Amino acid sequence: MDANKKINFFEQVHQIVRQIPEGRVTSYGAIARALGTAGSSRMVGYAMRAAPTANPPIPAHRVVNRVGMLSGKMAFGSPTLMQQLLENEGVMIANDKVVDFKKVFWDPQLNDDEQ
DNA sequence: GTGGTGACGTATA
DNA sequence: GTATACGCCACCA
Repeated sequence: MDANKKINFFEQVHQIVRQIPEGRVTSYGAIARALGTAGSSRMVGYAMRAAPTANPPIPAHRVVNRVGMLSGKMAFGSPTLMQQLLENEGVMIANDKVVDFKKVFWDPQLNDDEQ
């Protein structure tokens, strides 16, 4: 069924986000590239918006934009919830941005062993 | 079926 | 280096 393929897209994004290790974050573009939909980073963000509706819910707070800014913090119900969750995992946040984003960045295209 | 919107990213001026 | 424009394509009205 063609309709299944659309659902697969969301599932793919959810699967990758679920693979993000604790204390690590990734960017929408990186996920988009891992899915082969490079350039359509917006669709990744759209899929993340459905994160709380997914089952089981996915750690969408580990996904930030290219500059490490918590662009989707508003989607958590509280503009500080995303920051709190990240800080709880050891990720420091400053001015709604990830500190040492380069260090905590996790590439979905790499294997966990590589990390 | 059509139009508008959007948790972004890249290109160009 | 900063500012603005455009594209990407799935979802909602």
